[in-house]
Amino acid sequence: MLSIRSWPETILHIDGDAFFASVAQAVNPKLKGKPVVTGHERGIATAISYEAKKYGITRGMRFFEIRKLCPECAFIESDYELYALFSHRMFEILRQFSFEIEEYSIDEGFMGLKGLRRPLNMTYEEMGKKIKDTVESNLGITVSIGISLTKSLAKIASNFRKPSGLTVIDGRSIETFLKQVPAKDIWGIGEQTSSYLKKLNVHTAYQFVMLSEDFVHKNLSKPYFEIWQELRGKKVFELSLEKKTVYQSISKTQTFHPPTNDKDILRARLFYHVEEAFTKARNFHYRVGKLHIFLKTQNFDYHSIEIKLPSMTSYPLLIRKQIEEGFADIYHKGTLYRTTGCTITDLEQNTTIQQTLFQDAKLEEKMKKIYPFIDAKKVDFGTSLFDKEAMEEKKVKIKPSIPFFDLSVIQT
DNA sequence: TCTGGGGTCCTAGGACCC
DNA sequence: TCTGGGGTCCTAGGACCC
Repeated sequence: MLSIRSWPETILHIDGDAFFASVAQAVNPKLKGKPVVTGHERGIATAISYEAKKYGITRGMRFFEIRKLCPECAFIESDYELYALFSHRMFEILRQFSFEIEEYSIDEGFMGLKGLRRPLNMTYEEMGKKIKDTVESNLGITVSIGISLTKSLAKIASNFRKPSGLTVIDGRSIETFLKQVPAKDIWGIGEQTSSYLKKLNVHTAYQFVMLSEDFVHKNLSKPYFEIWQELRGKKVFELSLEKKTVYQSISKTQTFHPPTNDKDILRARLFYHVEEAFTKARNFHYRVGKLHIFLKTQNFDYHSIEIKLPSMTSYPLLIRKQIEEGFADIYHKGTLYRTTGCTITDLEQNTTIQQTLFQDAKLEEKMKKIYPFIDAKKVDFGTSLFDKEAMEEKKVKIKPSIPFFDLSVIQT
């Protein structure tokens, strides 16, 4: 038996229902009430409207399968700027109630409600209803809301009734509620762990929280102990109120359709990813210590290499040679690759005093002058080291990538 | 479920040091 | 030459999330 007060803490979780598809319906009345799937540009389903879910369409399903299941289904291209706009509006509405808000993802957020009952003169349930109604009437999409004592409980609650659900779980209702929740629906417990739990005869969230602390420590790792505590009403996960500006890593990847074994294309793509990753790093004032580049084969094998940069830098031009060599290492002639990608890690926020140990400190200085123009897209680096015509012949559109032009261009 | 793209955190095990 | 115990750092890989 858990004995917990009704509201030691109060966290609200809000979740847009089939968010991308709902936004598409909100801006195009012709799509209202009709099956809609987004992700057309990639040929696979990204978001599926509730009307389309009825036909058995699931995430990742491909175009022709969707057509088979539901010929009248509207299959539309993603519009991330539009989604971001709706997301922004949703969080603006939340801010009318409280500033204690975590923007967890584009369509999900957490909110601290503790202490608002008196000033707003409402119960938590009334607050949830008010927020839900305001978002739905203003944006023309539906959202599901869960309110409980911790993030983990609020998250399960919002997922409990969908779409357009409102579920409130106070401290005294936790046990009854968790009996209705399969262990696999717990936030943070995925396929591996839920099948492991099954072997331990744990099938529901209730059975999970009834395990002894000792048992959880002995049989599961730290994240699961934290979830265990959260579901027992003890707050472990704090809201993170800051906008995301801190990164442990930045990555860029892209999958080809169809897969390719063309060395030039793969290399060009990889360099482009590196440029993009570093551009993002510069936007957040990071210098980079390590670069990981990889090629993924058709059987999902990774050919990868880690490149330790000679010194922290934000300018990939300076490590072009290392990338070139790294690529030569991981590329196997004749192998078909489906994906290229890179991840940069060992990120360090720039300080005002920039000490660089780079052998060529002057070059680094030049980069500092050149790259702002590149980032502002004021310079057109249309030429690549590769033969443009050959590229066109291959009917592959590759954006020009900065590392391909000659370093001598920027000699001042 | 024959499979996008972008992230986070944790653990085990090896290398190295005292 | 053999022996013991403990700490730290790094890397690879797993699991999970939207």
